[in-house]
Amino acid sequence: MTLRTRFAPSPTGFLHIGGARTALFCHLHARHNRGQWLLRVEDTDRERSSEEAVAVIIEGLRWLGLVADEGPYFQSRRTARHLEVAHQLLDAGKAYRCYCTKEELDGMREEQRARHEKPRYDGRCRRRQDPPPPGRPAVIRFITPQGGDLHFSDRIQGDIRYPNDELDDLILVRSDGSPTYNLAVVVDDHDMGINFVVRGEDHLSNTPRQIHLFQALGWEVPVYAHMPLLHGADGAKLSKRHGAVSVLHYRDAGFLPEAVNNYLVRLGWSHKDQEVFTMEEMIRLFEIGEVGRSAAIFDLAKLEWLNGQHLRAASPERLAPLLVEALQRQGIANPDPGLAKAVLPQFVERAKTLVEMAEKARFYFLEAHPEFDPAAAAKHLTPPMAPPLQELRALLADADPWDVTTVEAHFRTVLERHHLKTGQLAQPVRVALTGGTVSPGIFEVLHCLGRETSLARLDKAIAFLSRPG
RNA sequence: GUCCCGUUCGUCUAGUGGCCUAGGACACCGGCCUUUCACGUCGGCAACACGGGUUCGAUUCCCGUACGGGACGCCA
Repeated sequence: MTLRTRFAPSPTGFLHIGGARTALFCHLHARHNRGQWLLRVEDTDRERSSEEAVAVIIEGLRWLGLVADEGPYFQSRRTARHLEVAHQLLDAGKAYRCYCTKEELDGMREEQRARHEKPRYDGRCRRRQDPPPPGRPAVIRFITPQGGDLHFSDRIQGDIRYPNDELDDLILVRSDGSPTYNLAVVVDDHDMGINFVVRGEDHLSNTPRQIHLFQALGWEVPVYAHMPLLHGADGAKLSKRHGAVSVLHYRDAGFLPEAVNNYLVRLGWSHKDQEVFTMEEMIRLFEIGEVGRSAAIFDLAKLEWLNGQHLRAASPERLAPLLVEALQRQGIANPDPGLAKAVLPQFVERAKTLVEMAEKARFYFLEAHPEFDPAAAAKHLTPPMAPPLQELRALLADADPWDVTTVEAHFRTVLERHHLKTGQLAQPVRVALTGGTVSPGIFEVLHCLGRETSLARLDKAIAFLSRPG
C-alpha cells in the first residue's frame, strides 16, 4: 500500500516556522517512502479563515520547495459530505441531538472545575427522554464509548494510552448546521485515502476521539506521528517576538529556503554528526520514527550559520538575482547583474544572509563615491598617505592589463618604495574604495570595481586627506 | 484543577546497561592563518532536573517529586 499523508493547515494566519516544519516532515516522510502527500486547507472555521492566509501559506510552501502531489483541497467545500456522514452516524444510533444551551454548558463546566474535575460534557441529552424543546437549535454529538482505555501506537510519541472516560461526547455538527473540525478531518482523511498523519503534538489529545470516530464508521484508522512543538527563545510557545513570523519573513531577511529546511529538519531529528543536508540527503536519510519527542527552541544563530553554509554551496548563477533583489531593497536602483555575479564569491564567506551580503557589497554598486566612515577616514586617510596614494594612483592609471595580478604588482611596488607594510597601504585604499575598513581582498576590489571607478575614488580620497585644516 | 506528553552543555542533538573521565554542532572565549573582515584551523568553557529503587554496574529500566509543554471550545 502506498503511503498517503497530508499537510493540513488552517488558514487563520500565515505559515509560521512551526507549520513549515510540520509540512517539511510530511514532505520528507512521503518522499522517503515514495508515497504522496496532499495539501488540505482546514477552513471549517469560516469566521477566522481568510483567502489571504491561504495565499500566503501556499506561497510559503512554494518558496520552501515543498510541493504537494495533490490539492489544495478545501475542507469548507466538502460540507455536504461531512453532514452526510454525521447523519449516517445519527441514523445508526451513534450520535444524538443535544439541545443544551451555551449557558447550561458553561454552568456545567464551572461546577466541574469547582469539584476539581476535568470539564466535559456530561452527556445529559444522550439520555434525554422528554421531547426536545421546540424551536431550540440542536448540535449533533458523537456517542463516545465509555469505560476502558483507547490505545494507539504513535510513530513518534510511542504507545499512548488514554482512558475513554476522559473523553466527552464531541460535537460533530454545530447548531448552525456546520460540521466541526473533528468530524471533517476524519471524513476527509478517510475519503482522501490518508493512511498516515503527521501533525503537531497539540493534536495528540484529539487523536483518541478521532480514532473512535473512525471505528464507529468502520473505517481504517491511519497511523499517527505527532511532532513535538517548537518553542520560542524563552521556552514558551512561539510568538511574534521569536520566530512565529511568516516563513516568508525569512525569505525577505535573506535566508535561503534550503537553509531553513535544513535548520528545521535538525529540530528533533539528526543523522550521525551531520549538520548540513541537501534536500536529497534529507529525503534519503529521514526516518520519522527517529524523530525525538521533546520540544525544541528556535535558535536564530544556528539558522544563520546554516544559511552561511548553504550560501557557499549555492552557485553564483543562482545567487546573483537574489543579491540584486536585496540590493534593490536597499535602495540601489539598478544593480548590474553581471557585477553581482562576478562579485558574489567574495561575499559568500563573509555574510550569513543575502541582506548582510547586500550591505557588504553595496559599495560596488554605488553610482556616487562612497561616504567615508568618519572613524575610518580619521585613522587611515591621513596627510602622510598622500604621496604613496598618489603614486599608486599614477601606476594604476597605466596598469595593463587591469587584472588582479597587475594591480597587485603595482601595489607592491609602492609598498617597497615607501617602506610600507601591506596593511599600511591596504587600509587607506580600502577606505578610499569602499568607505570603510572592512571589505574583501583589496586587489579583488580594485579589479572588480574597474579602473575608472577605482581611480576616481582614489582621487576623492587624496583630495580628502590633502584638504586644508 | 484534571488528563496526556516531555526533561543530556546557553541552544540543537548523539547516546538504547558497562565502549561515557558523556560525543558532535551553533553560540561564547583564546591561539594560528592574515592587507581589513570573514573563512579555515587548533584549543578551551560547558550537560545526564532531583530523590528512591532494580542491577555486579545506570544517562540508559521502574516509581515518585519538581519543572516545562499540550489538551480540556458549537477553534483548528
